[in-house]
Amino acid sequence: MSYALSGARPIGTETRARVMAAIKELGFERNAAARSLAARRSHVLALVLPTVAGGLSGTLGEFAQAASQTARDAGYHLVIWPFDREEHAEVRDLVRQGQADGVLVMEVSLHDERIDALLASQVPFTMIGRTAELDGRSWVDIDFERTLTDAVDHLADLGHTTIAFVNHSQHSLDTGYGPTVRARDAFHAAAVARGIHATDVTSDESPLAGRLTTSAILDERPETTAFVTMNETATFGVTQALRDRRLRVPDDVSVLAVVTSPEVGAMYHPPLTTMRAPGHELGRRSVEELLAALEGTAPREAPRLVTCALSPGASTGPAPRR
Amino acid sequence: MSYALSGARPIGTETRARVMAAIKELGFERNAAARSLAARRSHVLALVLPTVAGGLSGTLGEFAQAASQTARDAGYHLVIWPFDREEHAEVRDLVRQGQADGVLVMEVSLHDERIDALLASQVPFTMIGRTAELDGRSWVDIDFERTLTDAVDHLADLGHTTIAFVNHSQHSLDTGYGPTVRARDAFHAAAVARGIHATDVTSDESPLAGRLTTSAILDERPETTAFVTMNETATFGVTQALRDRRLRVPDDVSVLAVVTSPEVGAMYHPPLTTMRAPGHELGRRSVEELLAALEGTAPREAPRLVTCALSPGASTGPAPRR
DNA sequence: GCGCTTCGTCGAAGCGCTTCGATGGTTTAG
DNA sequence: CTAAACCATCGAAGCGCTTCGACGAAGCGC
Repeated sequence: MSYALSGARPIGTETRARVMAAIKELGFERNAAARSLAARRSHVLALVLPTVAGGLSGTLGEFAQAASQTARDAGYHLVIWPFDREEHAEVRDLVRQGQADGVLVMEVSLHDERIDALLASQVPFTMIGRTAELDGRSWVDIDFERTLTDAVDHLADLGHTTIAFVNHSQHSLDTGYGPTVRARDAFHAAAVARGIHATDVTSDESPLAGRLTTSAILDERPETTAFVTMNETATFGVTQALRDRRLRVPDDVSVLAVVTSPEVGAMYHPPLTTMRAPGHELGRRSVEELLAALEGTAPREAPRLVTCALSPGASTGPAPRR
Repeated sequence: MSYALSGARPIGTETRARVMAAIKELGFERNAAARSLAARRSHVLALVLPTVAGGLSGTLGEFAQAASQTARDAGYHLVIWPFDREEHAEVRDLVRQGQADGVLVMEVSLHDERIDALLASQVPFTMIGRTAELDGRSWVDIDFERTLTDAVDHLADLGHTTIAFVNHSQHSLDTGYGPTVRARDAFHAAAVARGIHATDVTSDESPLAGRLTTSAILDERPETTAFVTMNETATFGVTQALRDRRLRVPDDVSVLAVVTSPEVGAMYHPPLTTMRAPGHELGRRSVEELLAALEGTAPREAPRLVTCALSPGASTGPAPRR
């Protein structure tokens, strides 16, 4: 019977039809536990992410959607399994106990204990993001270098010469959160390449922090005419600070929000120009990577770095003449 | 051995200690599939929600967090299982195949096919929200009646006499989405009770829709001095429309966002006064309900309706003197 | 026509647990 | 002092599948 469904061995066409008919008639359902036990495979992929509590951005939704679909097409279930960052052991045990066959790990930092635990136990996993060390690790990530370069180019092309970058929190920088570190470095490299006066600051993930930070930048460098932000929550504060000072967007100051979703950009007035986080692509690719590792098939060579595309809004424009 | 872990039968203290030691030494892990097969119980609760794609609000994060913790304390895993709304059969089969023991269903509408499918298959479930019919169904929900009453009272106490309510989309109303229907009715009842001039409108979930809607209200009823909103995304448009008309918040117009999170309120300037969605409480209660159904224990009498508490911001104030 | 491979089917052996009945040692009540 | 009651442990029977080996029935070339 098993063969009729899986096709692992040749089966007579008529026999298969009879099996199918019987299944339908009796309302038969294959028992997942028995299946997993006998086949040593749960057909479950766990998407673990620390503390869903922060709220899942639109990007995560897109990601999950695409990942789920990709998994389903391959005969797997994708489930989102909430874990705190400290629960390395629990994440690892998911697979060791056979609850899941492999793990997608989000919010990876450059040195991530969860990854160490997974490696030590030989648990199949794929990182969304990258640790500093990459040997023997499967991953996909946003191309921050490219994204920040494109962002700076976009603004430089518009004539801006002094650009500020509002990054994630100082804490994320200190703890080696990949995106924060990579974006900062890429921003500076791009600024140098274009001869831009660059300022970069970190900001906590709150509108208030973004407002204060922005205000401080404007005090210190009043010649700043463009902001690149990579901090959805703080961006709300950035625009508030500009409004406080009667600076018009985009006439006086341009704002470009990177690694975010246009939906968030639409919450502003005028709608923000953004560089959209490629949630969909990332979700699909990450599952492909993981499945390749699971099924031992050679990971078909596909780019692991995905870029953010510019999504035009109305918040960037030519630098004002002074 | 099983008994040593589960305590289902008396076990010598010393024997248990020996078992534990051996387990630790050998790095033994109970196999989930075998466990499920033998015990006919997966110890998994599935939180199904349609199209995560919309992005998971902070409230959902809170909910998941609390639900996950409650489940864990009872020896269950809570997993988030993304499904489209149309996939009733798949949701049902999760339990029939033994992938999960029970289901938490979010975003329930008054007539929900998913619920019909679950009922027909005798699958244990708890609804977050309510169908029109409630017989033999386990549920928890936000107390929209109470919340809207409190909202209207809050504004009436401040002297407002003309209040507009910005609800979810017309589509959600037409398809019988419980919150939309209940909130509208409750708003009107509360307005009548306080002798308030009430307007209610629906708005698509977009800032632009919110802006246009608000603009229309102000054209039609310029004497409106307060807005109650229950549409996180559209609320962004509401404040934009007020700003367009040089109306100050809260001096000229008050805004009260209900069933939302203070974090979202903080994205505005001034920070919005909100009535916070009780995600945490809802998550805990819903798992309790489901477990009671699963384990056949009498559902300890606890309120199924949870209220939204007022979280003071700076967007509501006394009605302006005219 | 005979041995050869190929195809389709059947039967049976586990997968690693939980659970139940049986066993024997120990305590308590009559 | 004996019968009943209790406690702790052992052994074995599945749970419902997958997978493998074996077997008969065809198909092939010489």
